[in-house]
Parts: sequence; C-alpha cells; structure tokens
Amino acid sequence: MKYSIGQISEKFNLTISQIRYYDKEGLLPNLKRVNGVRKFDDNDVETIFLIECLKKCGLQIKEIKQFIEWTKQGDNTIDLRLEFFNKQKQKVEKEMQELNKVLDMVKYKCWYYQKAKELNSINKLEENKKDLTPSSIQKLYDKAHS
Amino acid sequence: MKYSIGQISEKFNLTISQIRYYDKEGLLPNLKRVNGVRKFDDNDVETIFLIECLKKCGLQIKEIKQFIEWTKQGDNTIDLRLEFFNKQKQKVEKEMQELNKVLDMVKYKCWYYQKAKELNSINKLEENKKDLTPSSIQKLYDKAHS
DNA sequence: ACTAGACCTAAAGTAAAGTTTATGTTTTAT
DNA sequence: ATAAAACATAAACTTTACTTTAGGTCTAGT
Repeated sequence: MKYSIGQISEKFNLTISQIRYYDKEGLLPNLKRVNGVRKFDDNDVETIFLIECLKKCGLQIKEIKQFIEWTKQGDNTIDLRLEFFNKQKQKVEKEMQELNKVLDMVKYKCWYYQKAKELNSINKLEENKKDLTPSSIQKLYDKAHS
Repeated sequence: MKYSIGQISEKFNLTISQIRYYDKEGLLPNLKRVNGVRKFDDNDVETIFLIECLKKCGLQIKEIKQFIEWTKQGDNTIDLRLEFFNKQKQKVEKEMQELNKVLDMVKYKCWYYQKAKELNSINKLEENKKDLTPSSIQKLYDKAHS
C-alpha cells in the first residue's frame, strides 16, 4: 500500500511541511518518489511512527537522525541501537515518575481552588489551611515536593 | 529566610539567566530587591516550584504568566484558576497514558535489539520474527500501536 | 580601603523546529 | 483539454526560551 504526503499528514496528525522537513533532515531514508512526488509505503509509515515515538521520548531531530543513520549501517550498529533504546527506557521511566509528582501537585491545586471556591476566598482558606486540609490532600502536596 | 539568585539557581537547577528571564517575563511579581539585588523569600521559592511544575505540564511561559496574573487579581479569578488546574490535570493524565504507550514501544525495541544482538543479525530476526516473538512482547508492540 | 566574586541591565545573538512565501509541476476529475 | 487540487522546491521568516556580551554596581572578606 502506498500513501501520499497528504494521507500521511492526516494519519499522523502532522502538517505536510513537518513531514517534508523530516524528509529533508534525512529521517526518511527509504522514501520513494514517482515523478518527484513522495510515495510512502508501510515501512515509511513505521518509520514515522518511530519518529513520533522518539519525539515523545524528548529526543531532538538530530538525535533521531543519528539513530536512523545507525539503522542504515546494518548489523554492526546493533549494539549501539540496543544501548540507545535501553537508555530511552530509563529516561521515559524517570520522566513518568516526574510526571507523577507533577500530577500530585496539580491534584493538590485542584483541591485548593475547589476549596477556595467553596469559601469564596483565598484568605479564609489560607488562614484555616491546617484544619481544612485532609491528610490525603496534604500527602499529595508532600509527595510533589519530595 | 531570604535567598540570593545564586542560591535559587542551585536549589532548582536553573541557570541564573533563566531565573532573571522569568522575572523579566513577570513570573515573579512579588520578588523583592535590596539595592537592586534580588532577594527571594519562601513565597518566591514556592512560585518557582510552581513554574517548574507548569513547565513540566507543557505550558509556555506566557501561559504561566497568564496564571500568575490571575493570582494577582485576587478572589474573582478563583473560578478561572480552578478551571485551569482541572484542565492541566486532564492534560497530564492523558500525557501519562501516551507515555505509557511510548514506553511499551521502547520496551519492544529493547527486546528486538537484544534478540538481534543474540542472533548477530537483523535479517535472521526479521525472517523468524513470528516464531521468535513471545506473546508478551507482541503485546507491547500491539499496545504501542493502539 | 581594596579587591574578588556575585550581582545588575540592555541588547544582541542563538538553536530548534518548524512555517510561510513565491513559484512551478503533477495529478485527477470533468 | 482544461482547471482545480495536490504536490514540489528553495529561501526567508517566525516563535520560544533562553544565552551571551559588554559594561557596570554591590557585597563580603582581608
């Protein structure tokens, strides 16, 4: 199955110029063309999926390009690629821990402003904060700051 | 307790120029100065903690500034601020789901290159992929693509 | 009193990741 | 055959979040 750049754009929710930019940066090394027009096959689709994945890992385009270069170089870069993904795994796991703390803080703030809304006053909340804060909510705050 | 910009820089692992930039952008509205030199109190520290938190939520500086403006305007923005944090909560929860998928993909790739390393060949792995892939690993791949 | 180190500002510069623009070609539907 | 829609390129432009630079001022220790 072959796709046009417009179809890929819809499939992945990327702009057409983004896809052209990735191509220009060398992230789609096997992309074929017919009369100058890009034709994406399932392999290219999988590559774009991987690019999206690595972007969500927080990698820069040039770092993704480095990985793509390794795939082009064949079996003698297998070790590098394994190491690369082991590192990403660690990074993402750490990132998720971090996001969990952020979420605790956000949940605390949701409680805080909900309570402020009920009291119709930040001051009243602040004055009686100790009494008004359930320990389950205090825990969120403490975890976020740990 | 009062802190210098250098101490804050260390505490939060931010560069001094980053902190000055946040101040310039209006993110630290209550920051005091003595002879032009910034002095951070516990309130400012908590604000910086919040800024860091909101940056990790994926917010831009100007969006964070908007929130800070609301805090300056007092009780009549409580509703806006509650809505703001409820939205952040949704966003972060969605982001964590997304990251979970990313992690599944990364774990799959770790397995993939570990196996390729054992076989010393991407081709051999690809040829016998169906037989070589345990269902637990296949699940990771499928979940990542779902 | 002096000096090193920490602090200050304003303005210019930078990197990343695209977007926009201007112009031209290809494809598709009638 | 033609016209609209989709595609192409190169080059300039944009945004965000800083960093760097240049030239001063403040503070702390001797």
